[in-house]
This record gives sequence, structure tokens and C-alpha cells, in this order.
Amino acid sequence: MEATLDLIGGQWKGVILFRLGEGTKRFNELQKLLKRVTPRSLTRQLRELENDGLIVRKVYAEVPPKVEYSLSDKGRTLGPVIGALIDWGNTHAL
Amino acid sequence: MEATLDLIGGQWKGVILFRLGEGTKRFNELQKLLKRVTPRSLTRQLRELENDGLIVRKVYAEVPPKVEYSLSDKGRTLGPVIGALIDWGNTHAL
DNA sequence: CGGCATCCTTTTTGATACTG
DNA sequence: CAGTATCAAAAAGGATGCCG
Repeated sequence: MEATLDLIGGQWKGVILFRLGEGTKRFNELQKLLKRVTPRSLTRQLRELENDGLIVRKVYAEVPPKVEYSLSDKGRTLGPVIGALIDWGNTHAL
Repeated sequence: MEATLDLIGGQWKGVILFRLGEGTKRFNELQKLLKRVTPRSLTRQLRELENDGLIVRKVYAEVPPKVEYSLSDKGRTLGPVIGALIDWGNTHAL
């Protein structure tokens, strides 16, 4: 369980995973959805999620650049966990 | 969900919650169960969990001192969440 | 036994500016 | 658009020692 928390415990990782659960998103879209995140932080969280194999980063060789992020198969297995977190939060939020 | 992660996202909080789910524990017992945690860190995590109303701290006015930690009613509602985290970790651990 | 105080090092985060 | 670079600041964590 410590391992699981390490994977989703980052400041923004939970929300990123949740948002990507809704569908593929571009860097810019994520940045708008996660108010108050700096590009630097967002980049780092995305890289960690990618290294952990939870999300997939797809780069299009275009101008202007286009990068899409989506859940990997492994990332999708987190669905129930994310769901449990959200349910509890909705029920017990201050 | 960010709120939920804040509550259980600390370095040791998940394990503490899990262990207290097994039953009431004393400070010393927790320290033994959580290898490598320093008293300072353990104290701080316990205080935060207490302030969040997830655990109960009971002090006995004895010599030597005795302090017991246990889950609060609110803390017990986290059971399914903890369970989901553990299940996922067991299934997908490296 | 169950801490708190102090000091120090490591890790994380933010703000701002700039680039392929 | 999707980042990187750099600096500064804050938060977290460990080590050690002392106390009621």
C-alpha cells in the first residue's frame, strides 16, 4: 500500500489520473483544468506517471507541437481506487 | 479527491491507518511496526491524523506513561479506501 | 515510555523568463 | 504549444539529546 500511495500520492497525480480517466487530454488542457499548477510542476508529475507506466505520452511531429496524454492499460486498473477516493471525499469533505 | 489524498497521503499515514485498523496500538508498537520511522516523524503524522479526526489519542496518567492510538468513527469509514489501495498494490506491485 | 527541541540536509514547489 | 532553465523559498525528513 505504501507503493500504491507513492504512485498516486503526488500533489497533482490524483487529479491528473482522474481527468485522464475522462479521456485523452493535451498538455494545455490539463494545465487549464488544474488551476494553479505551474508548467514545471505539471511536467514533472506527468513524467513520473509516465515512468510508472500509468499514462501514455504521444507526441505528434507537427507545428505547432501537439502532445496527448492518456491512461495506459495499467492506469485504467486504478479506476476503482480513484473512485473510492472520490466517494470518500464527497461524503466526508469539510 | 485532493482532500482525501491530503489526509492519507503522508509518508506513513497509510500504514498507520492500516495498522490501527487491526486494533488499538501504543506509540512504541507503531514505531516497531513501521521500521525506519523516527519518533519525530511518527509523532507529527499521528498529530496530523488526530487533527483531521481520523484517529483518537488516549493518554493514561501513569508512570511509566502510556498512550494508545485507535481509529475514530470517521477513521473507520476509510476502511474501503485503504482496502482498495492495498488490493491494487498487491496486484500491481513490482 | 512517549515524546519535544534543536539543528541540519534533502526534497518539493513556486515564480519568472525563455526556446524549439 | 509544450515545455526547459534558473533562482528562490518552503516543506519534509533525519540525527541527536533531553525531559516528565
